[in-house]
Amino acid sequence: MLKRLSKYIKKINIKRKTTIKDIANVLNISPAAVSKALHDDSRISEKTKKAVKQVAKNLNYHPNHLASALRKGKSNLVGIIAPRTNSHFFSSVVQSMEEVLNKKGYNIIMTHSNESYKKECDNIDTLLYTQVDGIIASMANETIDLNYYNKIKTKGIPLILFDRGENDLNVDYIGIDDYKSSGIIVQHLVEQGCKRIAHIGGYKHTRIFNNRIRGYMDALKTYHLPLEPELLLEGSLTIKDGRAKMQQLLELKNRPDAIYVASDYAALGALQVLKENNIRVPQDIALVGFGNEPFTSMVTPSITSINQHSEEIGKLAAQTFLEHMKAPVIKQSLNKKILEAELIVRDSSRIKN
Amino acid sequence: MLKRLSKYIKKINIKRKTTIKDIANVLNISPAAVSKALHDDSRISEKTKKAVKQVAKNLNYHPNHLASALRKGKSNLVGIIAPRTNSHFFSSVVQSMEEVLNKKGYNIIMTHSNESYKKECDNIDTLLYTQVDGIIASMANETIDLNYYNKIKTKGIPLILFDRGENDLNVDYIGIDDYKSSGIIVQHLVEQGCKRIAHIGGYKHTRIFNNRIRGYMDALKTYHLPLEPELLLEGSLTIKDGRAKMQQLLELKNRPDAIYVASDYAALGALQVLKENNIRVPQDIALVGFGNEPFTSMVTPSITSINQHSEEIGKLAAQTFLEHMKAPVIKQSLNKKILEAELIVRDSSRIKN
DNA sequence: TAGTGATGCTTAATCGTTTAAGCAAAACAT
DNA sequence: ATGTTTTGCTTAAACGATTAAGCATCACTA
Repeated sequence: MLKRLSKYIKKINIKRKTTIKDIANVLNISPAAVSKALHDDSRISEKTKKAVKQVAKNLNYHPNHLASALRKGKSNLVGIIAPRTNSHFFSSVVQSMEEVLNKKGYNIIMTHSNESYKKECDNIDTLLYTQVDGIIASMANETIDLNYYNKIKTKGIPLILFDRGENDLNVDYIGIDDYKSSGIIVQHLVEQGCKRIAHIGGYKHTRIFNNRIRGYMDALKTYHLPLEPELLLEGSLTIKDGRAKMQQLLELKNRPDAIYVASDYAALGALQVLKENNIRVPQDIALVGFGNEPFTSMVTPSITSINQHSEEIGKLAAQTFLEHMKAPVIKQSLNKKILEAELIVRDSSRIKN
Repeated sequence: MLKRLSKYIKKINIKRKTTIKDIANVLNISPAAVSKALHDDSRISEKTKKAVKQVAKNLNYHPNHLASALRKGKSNLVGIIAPRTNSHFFSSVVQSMEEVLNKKGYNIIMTHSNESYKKECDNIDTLLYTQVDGIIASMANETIDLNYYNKIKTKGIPLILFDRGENDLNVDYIGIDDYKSSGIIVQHLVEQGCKRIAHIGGYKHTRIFNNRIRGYMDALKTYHLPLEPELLLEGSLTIKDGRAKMQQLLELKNRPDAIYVASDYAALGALQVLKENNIRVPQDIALVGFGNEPFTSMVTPSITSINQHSEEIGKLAAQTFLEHMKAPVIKQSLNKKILEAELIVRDSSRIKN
């Protein structure tokens, strides 16, 4: 009874999708011929190809991606791991990756770690489970243990890192020149007449933040400015952290006259505190952020920041992946592409003479 | 020659992943038994199950998702289409969907239409190609033609809309009560003493914006306020559009004393123009936005806005999808879930008495 | 006119997993 | 002791596409 019912239900529900077999039946040729015709195989006559394509259209045929992926051992999916999606930088990077990859027939599976190492590991498992052909990732701030990323490499699929990468991991990397960016910022502040430049930075164990710190310190030396420990702070660079670090700096006997913050979010927090304390920006203290998030131009005063060329980073990362797909054999030379960043000067550091 | 080389290369490269067949060989049982053991089939002895799972672990076995999806006709993937990813609302909705769906073994494929109808169609094709089990979508502003969405329905997979949905399309929908939200806003402004309330709204053909407009108009009637055509403007609700519409309102002989903007982004643009014209907010003109984007609390003055319960929307949409998966037979009753929104009062409309 | 090559298909195996159907052997009932 | 059920597996056929190998047929060459 129940069995018969379930069979009946099946019969109702199953609008069988058309397969190459259906097309083959219509034209009285083999499924193999259909498959080849659809892929423009040279061993199929033009006449047959046309007929096949016409019938395919008529029957509303759509290839079953799962079947071909299984057979070919290739899913045409690319996994992406980003720390956050709500940051303009990351969503812009991803958008430009998508454009490049879609053109080449790849689709994207997006995941975000939300800056958590555990979530990052979950994401990697998910992506490997889904049989992606490769992974493009930017690491969470707290990620130090790289075992999980090695898991990707042992699977034999390409891994490309962007922005937040580790040099220990022997993989391709795309990012901007953080060291140099710090130099540009310090130079700009010096030109505005600043003499005591503080830095609210990220944690040293993340390479990009370490590079920004090194760049800051070396630039201070270049301009013979004081490099005082109390002016160099490390933190998580959230808005909240920016507020806390700014409070800390304001409590100093000898206050800085400029602050370079390694993230726009923390810079915003710092700006809030400055305004709450009626400190004029930039006249009393100049402020520079990092990342060129859209809100930097929305707040008052608008915040000077570093443009990270997100579109370019996304494009290059996607292209690097595509190169891997072309040459499946292990390539010796690694791609480490470092772009030059650009300073966008706004009101928060434009000191009128 | 070339052939032998290619075979050689294959031999080098192929680290064959372990399959159930490998496990079967080790234990001298059939692959079918292994499959059942891994799925805790009742017809397999506990002893065998344990052995299978142990060997699976030892051989680092990971099920091939493509194969099982093909066989079962189910990919365990859910497609998501959002107009934008850089808005806090959408990324928050998606994040909460992901949480619910991951728990039930589903993975997400994210796409964004970037408010373009063409891109939206592409996304639908992509998702159908990837054999997703269902689609959860929010429509682009410019989407009017619904043929592409019908394509999803004819495929026989569930479609759930959120936030931006059309009632013509006979599908499940999750959103907030836009009509009522307008009422709450107008009431709040009246309580602050405002007498001429303008509305910078979205295009009427998008249902949610139409509802906000209707709510605005009906609320004005309720409070016996003037409903003047020059105070009701339609637009794309970008920052730029907000600026333009604000300029337009300032040129009126009889200026409004409050502005309700149907999007935080446009509200921000309006705020910029107000500040540029040295108009005090809220004393001269009060301002209310919509969406509770994080920047509303960051700018000066902070902007009063409507919280759309993004987490709840995401959760409900995901749960609705899961219900479809449980009961594959056509359900009669549609789920239309309308949540109540919440007004977050901030400085831009807090008029000191 | 036999031999060679190109052309245009077909056959059948394969990717890894699931599942309906079947079949021994053990367990239990009568 | 015989029949029935349950247990615990195996067999084999799918899912839909791809592809190596094979086989006619025809054209052309020497």
